[in-house]
Amino acid sequence: MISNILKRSFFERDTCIVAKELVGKYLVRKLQREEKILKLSGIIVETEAYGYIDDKASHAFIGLTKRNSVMFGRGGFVYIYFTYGNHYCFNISAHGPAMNAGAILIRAIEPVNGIEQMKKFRNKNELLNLASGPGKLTQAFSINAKHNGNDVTNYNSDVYLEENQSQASIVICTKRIGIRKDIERYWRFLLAEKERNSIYINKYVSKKKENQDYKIC
DNA sequence: CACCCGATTATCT
DNA sequence: GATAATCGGGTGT
Repeated sequence: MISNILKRSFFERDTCIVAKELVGKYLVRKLQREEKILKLSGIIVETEAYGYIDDKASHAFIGLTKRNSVMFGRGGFVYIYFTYGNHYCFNISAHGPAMNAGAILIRAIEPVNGIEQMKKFRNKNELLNLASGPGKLTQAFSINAKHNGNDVTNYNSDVYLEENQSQASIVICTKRIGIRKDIERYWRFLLAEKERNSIYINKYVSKKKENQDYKIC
């Protein structure tokens, strides 16, 4: 079988382009489970782009530190950080050659495979509440600090991304949420469907109210 | 569904 | 010592 894993070149482009194009792709998490490989997977339905010195909301804004170092490396590596004393957030480094740092926050996933295991990790049963938020999806997919620095373009990795063959959807953008600075950029990307003159936002995204003010991109 | 609030700790100044 | 790219539970509409 020919692998359709996303390559390094996909991630070494403008951070916003990568954030938009990650919407609709498959995230795959390989787990060792009682001498078998269990694959958890789902469709990325929400992302946010974080830049460098021009983006006050980005961890990279202050320059290179121990925590944010992955954002300054090559594209396609996992950047994990721990926040609010409770949650891990899952990002992938991405930036073009002209920009020295950048990453995409994966904010929500529509679960596809391994749903029963996700329910156990989350200790929740509602499908809509399994991975519809950045802290929720790391829990559902059992992604944590040990994955920081992993290469998502390597098929042997615990975490990687795959092309989606049936991508007959559109992507919309809104302002980023959950931040205090640089709140005006439309750098949050959501999966949607267009039907006649109406647009329907994917129901596994993380909020409701913040999704009203959107643009088609 | 909207709004409010408390929990809890790694990271950086 | 302050802050935070969040979540879940509570209350009210």
